[in-house]
Amino acid sequence: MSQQRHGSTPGNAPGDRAGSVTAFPDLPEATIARLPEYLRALHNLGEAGADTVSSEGLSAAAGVNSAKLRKDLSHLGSYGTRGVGYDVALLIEQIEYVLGLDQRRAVCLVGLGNLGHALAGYDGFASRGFKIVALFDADASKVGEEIQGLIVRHIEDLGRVAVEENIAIGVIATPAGAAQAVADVLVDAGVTSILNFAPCVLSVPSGVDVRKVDLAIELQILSFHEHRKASLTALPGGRSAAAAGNQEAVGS
Amino acid sequence: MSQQRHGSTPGNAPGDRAGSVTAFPDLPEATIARLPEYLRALHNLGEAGADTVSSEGLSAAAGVNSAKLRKDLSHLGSYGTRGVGYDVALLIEQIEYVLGLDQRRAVCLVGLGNLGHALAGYDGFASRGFKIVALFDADASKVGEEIQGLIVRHIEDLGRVAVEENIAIGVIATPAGAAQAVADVLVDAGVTSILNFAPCVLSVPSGVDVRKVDLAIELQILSFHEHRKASLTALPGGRSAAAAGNQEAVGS
DNA sequence: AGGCGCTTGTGAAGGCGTGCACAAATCGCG
DNA sequence: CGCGATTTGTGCACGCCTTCACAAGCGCCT
Repeated sequence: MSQQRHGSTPGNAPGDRAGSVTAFPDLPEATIARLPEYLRALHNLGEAGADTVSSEGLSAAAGVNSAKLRKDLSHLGSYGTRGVGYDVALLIEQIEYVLGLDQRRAVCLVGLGNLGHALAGYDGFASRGFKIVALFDADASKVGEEIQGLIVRHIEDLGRVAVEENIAIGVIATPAGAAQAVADVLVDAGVTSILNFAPCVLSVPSGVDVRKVDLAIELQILSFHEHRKASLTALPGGRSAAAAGNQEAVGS
Repeated sequence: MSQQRHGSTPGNAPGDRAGSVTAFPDLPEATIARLPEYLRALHNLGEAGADTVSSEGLSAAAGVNSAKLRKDLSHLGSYGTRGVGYDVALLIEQIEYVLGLDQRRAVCLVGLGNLGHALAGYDGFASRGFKIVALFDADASKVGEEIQGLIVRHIEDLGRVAVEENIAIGVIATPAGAAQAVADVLVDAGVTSILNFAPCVLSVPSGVDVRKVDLAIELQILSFHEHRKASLTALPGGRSAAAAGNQEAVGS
């Protein structure tokens, strides 16, 4: 459902000299989307004192099928030991490397309405390796406000600051009407990844990744299932494991 | 638990679904996930004054392939006119019916930290047919606070209120440690759909739908693409991308 | 009335992802 | 030192989803 594709076409950029590091084996997108979940589960296990974990144990903690987990991990390489399981610390290190979490990436946040405020203070970002380094808003009454130790700047400084701070990821939490303009500025400033909370489609050049999170859409999907369940009134579910497995992160 | 009568609203929409309250022809999950996006695009088009729209136009507005859009809509029935396109108002009505948005569903929100505050005030919910009717938190210092016209109640009232208000959807915005307990209470109170913002896996009985939104995971996925893109370009510094990129070589 | 252009709806093909089932590999123990 | 218990890694089959390509249908214009 990713609206914008990045330039991952086989026909690669011409002029790749120097042997062109073939970076990663093409990890399936579905696998990539699950790696963060495995990582979280591994951290929990590690803090609980586990040195190793079996695919069965880890998959249960991450809420997925164990075969799927093994296949996912096999794409990263062989970091398990047959008969024993996976070394928790090693696997954490590997996944963090693949996800690029060993390099702290600067994140900026644009739009400090209700949602923006919450994102600015969201513990989950900092605790998992992301640091918001700048806040922007178009509303003059918000500029200058201090949130979580950062001063809100005017959006017209966005381009300059993004370049200065070498910001790689931009988070858009503005109203839909402003989102495309913000995205354009971000792209001009060299930002190549955008997390968009505004309910609209963003148009960006190839090579820029956009992920969209629309909270209302999530509710609407649940609403559908409510509707469906209500119209079935008296039928047993019959998808217990499937229901649990349905807990998927947004995007897909 | 007296379920809300599903009686289709008067002014029934065309099509012969009126006869029996048929469950829907199994809509593919992927289609369901896109319907809200189509709906949003249709509303925009309608406000812009369009009466009809072609699959090409609508798919562009929704950011998807036009063939995919046509197939998705064909699953709902034939509501387009060849040579002309789709009637905007009719299609809006159809999709809202399928998603069950014609019935206002009561939503409760548990956990009023940063994120919970933002969700309580999020315009996107109300504007798209969802009404938050109750707020809960375990922190006594938050109980009694008024947010967006609602008083925060103590979580121990959750079960009772959820039944009283006939709440169908629960939103969990608590820390991970509390999420499972909250989910259990919600399920006991008859809630059959949960939107979980806590970074953890929820275990629920079959028949209950859980959707998970993890904001940090979205960033991690973007981080991966950043990492990949960075390793495809000229490498600054001596990062040993080659060794790390080749899994088999890393072993031992 | 008839033809022409436009658009929908869909059959078919291909790709991707999932899950089963099992061989290969490792450890612990007698 | 060999054997059994355990667990990984993966070949394979199946089903879902996407995409192409095109026939069928509709309105408009002459």
